[in-house]
Amino acid sequence: MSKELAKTYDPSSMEGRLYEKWEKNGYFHAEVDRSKKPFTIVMPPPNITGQLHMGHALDNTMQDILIRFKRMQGYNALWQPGTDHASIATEVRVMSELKKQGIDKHDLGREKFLDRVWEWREEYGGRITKQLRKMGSSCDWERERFTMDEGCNKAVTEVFVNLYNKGLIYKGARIINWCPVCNTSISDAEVEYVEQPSHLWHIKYPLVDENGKPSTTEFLTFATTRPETMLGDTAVAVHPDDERYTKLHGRSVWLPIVNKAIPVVEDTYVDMEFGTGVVKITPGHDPNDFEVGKRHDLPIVNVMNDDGTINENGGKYEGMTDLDARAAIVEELKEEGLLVKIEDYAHNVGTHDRCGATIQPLVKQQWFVKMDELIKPARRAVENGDIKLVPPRMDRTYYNWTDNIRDWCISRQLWWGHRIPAYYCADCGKMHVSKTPVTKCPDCGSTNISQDEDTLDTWFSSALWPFSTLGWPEKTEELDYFYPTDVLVTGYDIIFFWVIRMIFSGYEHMGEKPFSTVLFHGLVRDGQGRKMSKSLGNGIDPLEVIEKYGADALRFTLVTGNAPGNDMRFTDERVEASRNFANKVWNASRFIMMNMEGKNITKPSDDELHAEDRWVLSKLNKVIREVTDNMEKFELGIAVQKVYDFIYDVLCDWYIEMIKPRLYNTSDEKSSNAALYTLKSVLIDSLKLLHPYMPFITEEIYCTLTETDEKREAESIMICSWPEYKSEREYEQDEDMIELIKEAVRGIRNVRSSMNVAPSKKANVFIVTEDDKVKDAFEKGKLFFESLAGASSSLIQSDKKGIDDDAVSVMIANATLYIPFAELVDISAEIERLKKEKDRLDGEIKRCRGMLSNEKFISKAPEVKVNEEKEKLEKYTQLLDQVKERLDTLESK
RNA sequence: GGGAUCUUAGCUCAGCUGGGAGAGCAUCUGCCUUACAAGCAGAGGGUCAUAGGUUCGAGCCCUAUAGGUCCCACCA
Repeated sequence: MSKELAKTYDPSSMEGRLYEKWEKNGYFHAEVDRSKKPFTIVMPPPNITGQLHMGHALDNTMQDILIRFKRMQGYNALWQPGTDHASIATEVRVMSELKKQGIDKHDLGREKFLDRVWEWREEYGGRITKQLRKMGSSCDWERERFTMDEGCNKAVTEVFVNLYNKGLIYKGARIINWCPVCNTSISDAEVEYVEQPSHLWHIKYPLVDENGKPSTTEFLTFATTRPETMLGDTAVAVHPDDERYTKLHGRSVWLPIVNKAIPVVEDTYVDMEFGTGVVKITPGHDPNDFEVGKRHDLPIVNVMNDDGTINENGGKYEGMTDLDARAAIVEELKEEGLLVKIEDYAHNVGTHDRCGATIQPLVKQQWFVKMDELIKPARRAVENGDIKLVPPRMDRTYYNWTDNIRDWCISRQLWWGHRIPAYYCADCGKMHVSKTPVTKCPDCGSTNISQDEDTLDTWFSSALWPFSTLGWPEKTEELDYFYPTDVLVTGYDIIFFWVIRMIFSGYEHMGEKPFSTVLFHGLVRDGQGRKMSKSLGNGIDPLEVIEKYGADALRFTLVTGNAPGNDMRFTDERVEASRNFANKVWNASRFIMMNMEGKNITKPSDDELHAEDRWVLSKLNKVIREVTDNMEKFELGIAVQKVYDFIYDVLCDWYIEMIKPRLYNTSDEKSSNAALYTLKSVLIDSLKLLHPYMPFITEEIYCTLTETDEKREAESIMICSWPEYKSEREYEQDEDMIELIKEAVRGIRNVRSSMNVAPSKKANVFIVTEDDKVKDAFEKGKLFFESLAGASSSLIQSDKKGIDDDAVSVMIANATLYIPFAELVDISAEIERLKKEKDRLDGEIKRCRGMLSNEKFISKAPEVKVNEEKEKLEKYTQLLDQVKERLDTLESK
């Protein structure tokens, strides 16, 4: 007796309930257990400011699929979740909340502002994790972490101090990317270059004559995209080999407006081919110029305030925004006759990836991580395969970054984040970097100590995520057991921010890689292939999709028909198709349960199984092997496609239809028992294969289906064991037999359809063959053959005796089937049909003969392939004979 | 400038180490057949971007070309 399933598949009625059950029963939780092999995934921590979007949905679906798969395979599967404090994003968010109340963060002061942020985090920080639950994510919430919890803070301090003591973290005045809107420095990775239409201003500076005055006749012309930075010019550069300017070596030019002399320097950085071969040098506001300045020991003049306006070094332009100053300066130069021309020019402007503001390069005291040594083991790890990137082409992108890496600017002028553990003594001026707060100067004993105001880049703490979440720097059992983790799933857009930084951090602090495989996925785009974005308003809300179609349908859609690392388009139609598949599974399950109603299904003996039972078991067996194999290779899309095909085509379209006559024939209980038993076990294995992809529906069906079983594997499918391939379940003969009958059924359906025979109209079918195996097949498959072919009867005979010449014929290997339709008249149509078939066979035979007469093919191709062709030739020749014979008969009439 | 990637059915995309081109959606035909019309049965539709090459054999490997997408660097 089985409980019934609801008549229609309704995901919303089960998903919440099942998730609660899983979580309550602790299925997601993993404890250290040395008797089992661990399998670990750390979740990329979503920002606490975040709302679930399709990127999260895809990311988490893939992780959940892997975790559920491995868990069922018997691994001790830990999916470590958590959230990221997201320094800038959160600070900006809370600031704008405060602004609505008319409060500025500086009025509150650091302490009180941070209190507000923590309050905000208490209220909204858990939103994203609630949303992840709706996806069915089976992560270990008991172990949920936060990048600013006590343990992570400790890890951050530990790392900072260790790196500092090793000389790998230093403080210095360097040119950095400054965001005038967020009022903080940012790292190179956070700068996004956007092409904007702009101008190239050609300007000339007078040379300085022998009296130290600007010449009225000699000028040096150059071009610039940012004329306003001339206020900070401290030199003009030419290429040392540029003969046009050799005579200028050692001379100076007069910087207009500022009115001072600046030197002409020679530097190979200058491209002789570009423009006039002259570059103005602004070490304070251009990274390249900064380098030139260092080489020539040029002074650095900072002309900009933190908010992007011109400062006191800009003289009368002080207080203007950079763009206003630009216009005014151009105007002034024009009046002085120093503006040569203005050209249109497309310029790549560096912008802050978070707020879109134009980045101002400027020189400031900041903290940096020295990268050149740290990056080496990280590069090597991918080179030698210690860490595998999937798909492998990501290697190139990875190397591109490791090979061009610059020191990482880690300090931020923000309040929300890990405060830099550096302390300054106001009395002796010494700096102390310490794991514990410094209240008294170790050098002079002064208590006049203040901590560095800056906080760390958000990615500094996420770089430690794979081990900080497992308890590092403590030597925990968890760390020992679960680290290194197995797979990291993330988008390729985050390689530089996160993946590389985790890798070098793992090697540096753990002495070991953080994970073995990085599985990359692409972007989820809209139906037109556009990036989903807030500004375009084309984002599709995963929660709405779940609401409408269910989480299973969403998950299925996200991983179907997609290869690792490729972008995908997301459309409603695709989710609908997924939902329809879920419905199919649902109804197939309903079918079984309806037929099990009131019956006690027992395990049949081997000889009670029919050919079709062995056929489906054999098919399933192969699918199990292939799907497992694909999943182990992270080919999730291919794997799920195979599960889909098996359930839809093999199980629903064929097997269930094949056994219907057995189920409806109440007189043969053994037969129906064997069919039902087979069906049930095949369904359960199918559900298991599908479970990582569609956890909810498979759980609901599994539980209902097995609820009244005396012995049931588990009370939840998610803790059942993964199906295993068994070599003794290969039934080649039965497969051949069933495939032959399927061919016959398809042939008959085809003929009936093309002849417009009403489905309700049954006909007798004669199977004419001299082959004992074929006879055997049709005898054994008689019941379902008749049912599927719409036959009222089927007679097997060795010759055409008693068969009407008007009968329609279908040729299969070693047999011809005849269907005498009483009112069939159109013999010419039948002749046409057979002629077409003859042509097709002629073509096939020609192809086979061509290959087989090619000596090189015979000698070089593998024997298997040659034999295959021989068999095909034999088969087609035989079919052709059958067709020819039939045509002769018809045409002679 | 460097690199990656894509170009396969009307649309969106699969196609795993080279061995007779697939799915979903859409279209056409016929079906409410006692699991499912969110369904069933059948059909049509592709010179796998182009041109060469390697190979017995190429959608798959190599070279070039065209077009699209993306990343990195950045030219003042």
